[in-house]
Amino acid sequence: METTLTIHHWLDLLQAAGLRLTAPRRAIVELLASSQRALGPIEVYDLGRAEHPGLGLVTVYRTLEKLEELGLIERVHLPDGCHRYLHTADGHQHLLMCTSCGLVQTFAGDNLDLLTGKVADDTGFAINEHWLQLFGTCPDCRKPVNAAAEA
Amino acid sequence: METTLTIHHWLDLLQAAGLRLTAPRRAIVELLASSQRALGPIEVYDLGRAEHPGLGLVTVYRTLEKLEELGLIERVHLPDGCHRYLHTADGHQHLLMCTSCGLVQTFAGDNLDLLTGKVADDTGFAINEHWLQLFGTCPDCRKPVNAAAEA
DNA sequence: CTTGTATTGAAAATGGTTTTCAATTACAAT
DNA sequence: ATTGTAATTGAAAACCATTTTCAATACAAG
Repeated sequence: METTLTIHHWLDLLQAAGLRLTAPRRAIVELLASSQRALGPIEVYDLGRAEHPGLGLVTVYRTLEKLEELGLIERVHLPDGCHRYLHTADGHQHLLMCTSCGLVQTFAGDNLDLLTGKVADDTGFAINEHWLQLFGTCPDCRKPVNAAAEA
Repeated sequence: METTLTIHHWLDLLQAAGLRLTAPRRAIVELLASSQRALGPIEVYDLGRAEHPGLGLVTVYRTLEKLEELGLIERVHLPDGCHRYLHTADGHQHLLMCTSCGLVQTFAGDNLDLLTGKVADDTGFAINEHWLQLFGTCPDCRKPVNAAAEA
């Protein structure tokens, strides 16, 4: 399990950035560094309170902001307009996310640099970001639906 | 200019759906059917008031909802979490959007059906939506920046 | 023209996010 | 270990986008 390593690494980076190591931050870092799901602020808040009962939602927002600035987590967008946070993958990855539970898998897709370059040439746009994301329902979240359909 | 045709088409569809043709709706339809930019609710509101001064923001939201239900416009998401509305393209198109002014261009990219099918097989996800979007700054919006850089 | 219902806009409510602020806490310097 | 100080915290208030409520209005059928 490399999760513990990741957590320590994140805590080190927080300290290196001049931030203090506090109980609320530890709780939030533990959650996000180890989760395979993209979590929304409220989820982080609820889950975090299990670890650190006094945790405030305001602190969640502030910590998410810091972690995002440090590049440790990134915002992922959902079709309904909500967004959640996910520990940043190594390099740029394309995402497949379960719209029900937030489970995320990365996949190797086409390299978009060629396409991006061509589109930039064709249009005169300065392109600085791209999304290739798939959305669906993960196997676990499909089960209840299947079970209900069988009833 | 096929814009006028589009507007009439949209108004016909609204009527066919049992909705009444009102001045506020006309104003909003005229805007969205003819704009090459993705517009946010406030933009629709401001621009719409030029046409129909009494227009209320509530009506904008309600009309956007109706037009989206009818499939005439679609929501496009931006990196910062905002979203705007754009008249739906024929078939599924990949988008290139200017994050500054909302100008949208579609481009022919890879057909994602193959990739989607493969990822679905590999992961067991039921995939029901995908995004391939590029973001950047359009030529017009780049000009002021260039000019400022030269000064 | 009259009538019934969809639609409208203002105001209030809502939900997510940010700001304010006094109290607390981490951590460096003693 | 103790202290000083600035960062951090959580509660409450503020904020902004969006939704709901509701009485007044306007479309469209008869």
